Amino acid sequence: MVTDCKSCPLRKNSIFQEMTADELEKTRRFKSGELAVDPGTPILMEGSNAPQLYTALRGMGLRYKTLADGSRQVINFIFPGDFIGLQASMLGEMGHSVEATTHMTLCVFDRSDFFDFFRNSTARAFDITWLAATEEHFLGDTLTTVGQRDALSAVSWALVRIFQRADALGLVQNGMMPLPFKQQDIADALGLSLVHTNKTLARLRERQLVVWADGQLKIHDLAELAGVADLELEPVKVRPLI
Amino acid sequence: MVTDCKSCPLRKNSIFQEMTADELEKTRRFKSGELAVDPGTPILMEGSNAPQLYTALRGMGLRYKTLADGSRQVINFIFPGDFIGLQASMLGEMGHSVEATTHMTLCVFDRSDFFDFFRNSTARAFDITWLAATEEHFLGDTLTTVGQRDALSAVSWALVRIFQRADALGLVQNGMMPLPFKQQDIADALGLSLVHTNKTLARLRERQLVVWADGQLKIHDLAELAGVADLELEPVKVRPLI
DNA sequence: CGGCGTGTTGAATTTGCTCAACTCAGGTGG
DNA sequence: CCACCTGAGTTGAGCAAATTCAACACGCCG
Repeated sequence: MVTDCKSCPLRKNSIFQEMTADELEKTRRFKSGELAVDPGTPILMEGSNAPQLYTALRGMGLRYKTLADGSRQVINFIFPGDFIGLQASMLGEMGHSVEATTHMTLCVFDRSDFFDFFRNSTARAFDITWLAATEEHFLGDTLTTVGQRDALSAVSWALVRIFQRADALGLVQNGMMPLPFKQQDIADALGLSLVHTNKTLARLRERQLVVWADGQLKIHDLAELAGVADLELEPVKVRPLI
Repeated sequence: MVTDCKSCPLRKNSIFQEMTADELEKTRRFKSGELAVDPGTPILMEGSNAPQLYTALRGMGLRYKTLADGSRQVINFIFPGDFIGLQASMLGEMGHSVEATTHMTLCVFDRSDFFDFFRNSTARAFDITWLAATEEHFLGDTLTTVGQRDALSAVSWALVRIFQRADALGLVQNGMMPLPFKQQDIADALGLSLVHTNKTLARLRERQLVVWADGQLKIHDLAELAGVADLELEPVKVRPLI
C-alpha cells in the first residue's frame, strides 16, 4: 500500500515544482517506506539525532520547542508536502520536536542515504537548500509577528498564512478549510495565552472576519483580514517536493 | 588591499571548518571583491533581489525586518564569518534587510556565479545548506525566547548568545567583549520596548550579573546568567566559512 | 452518570508600554 | 569659549494589553 513517487498525489498539485524523470527516479530510490501515525504521535524529538527524514504526504502536524519550565513554542504547522528532519540530517540534532495533529502518512527516507541523494543531483541539493532558505524566511516573518504585532494582528496573520497554505494545496472549499489544531496551538505559536487568544478570536468573529468552529476555518474577507494583520497578500510560489 | 582567501584571517580561527585546497581555490575564485562600509550603511534591502552575496570579514551588523507601521524586528546580529544574502540567491528576494552597525569589510560574491559554485563542489553546497539549517535552528530558538520568555530571561538569553558567539571568535578579553549595538537594537530583537529593556538591563546590573556600558559587555557569571535565561550552555560547534 | 478535553467568559492582577522629563557626552557654530 | 543641539541612556508615573485565576458550558466517551 506504499505510494509510488510516480503516482504521488501531491506531485500533481501545481504548487509543486515539476521534476525530471531522472529526479523522480532518484527520489523514488531515496524513499525507503511509509509511516502512518495517529493523532498525537511524536515523530521527532528536539535534540534527537534521528536516523530518518520524512515528507508529510497526508495529514497535519506541528513543530514545537519546549522550555524547562514547561512552556511550549509552536514553531510552525506542518502541511502535506513539508519536509521534516532536515536539521537532524545536517546538524546532527533537531532544534524542535515534531508531532502529528491528525492522522498522518509520511514518506520515510534514511539518513544514511541522505548525503548520496544530496550529492547525486545538484537540482535536488538545490531544492533542499531552497526549502531550508524558505523556512528561514518564514521564521523571520513569524518572529516579526510574535515580536511586533499585537494580539489581533498576530492572530489575523496566523490565520491568513494558514489559509493561504491550505488554499495552495486545494484544501479550501466554499471558503472553508479543515483546521484540526486547538486554540492552544495557535496561542503557543504566537506567544499568547490561551484565554487571550480565545478572546481575540471572538473579536474577529464579532467583526465578521473569521469563523473557526468545529475544526473548520472560514475566512469571509481574506484581504480585509490581511489588512488587520498588516500583511500584504502575495501569490503562492511553486516549491520543490522531496 | 583585498584579502586573499588563502590568507583569510578568519579561517585561522578554529571554530571555522578546515577546507581542502580545492575548496579553498573554488571559494577564492568565487570571491569577486571586497566592500568596506561605514556604520549605518544598508547592505541589503528586504524584498530586494540583490545581485551579490557577502561574507562578513570584519565588523558587526544587523538583520532586521520592518513593518508598515514602522516597527522593526531585529532578526539576528551579524558577526564576522556570517554569510549574507543567501535568501536572495535561493528565493529571489531577501526576507529581511541587512545593515552595518560598525565599520565593516565584506567579501563580495556574484550571484551569477552562485549556482556554479554550488554545483561544482558538493562539499560547499552542503556547507551552504548547513548554514541555512543552522540559521533556521537559531531562529527557532529566538522565536521561543520572544514568544515564551519574560523580559529578564529574554535579555539574559540574548546576552549569553551574543557573548558565546563573540567568545568563539576570540573577541572576549578579560571577560569583556565589544558590543557596538544600542539598547534599542536588543529591544527590537526581543520584541520589548526600549524603556523596559533599559530597566531590565538595570536589574541584571543590580544583580551583579552583567555590566554593559561604553560599548563593552562584561558578564560576571555566564553560567548564572544562562540560568536566569533558562538556557543550557553548549559547546560551540565548528562551522563552515564561505 | 460522571469525568475529561475544549472552548468561553468575567474579574483581578501584572507585565510591559507610553509619555515625559532629565542627564551626560560629543559635536557644531556663533 | 560658551551656547546650543543631538543621540543615547536613565528614571518615574500612569496606562493598557495580556496574563492568571476561576467558573461554567458543551460534547464525547468510558
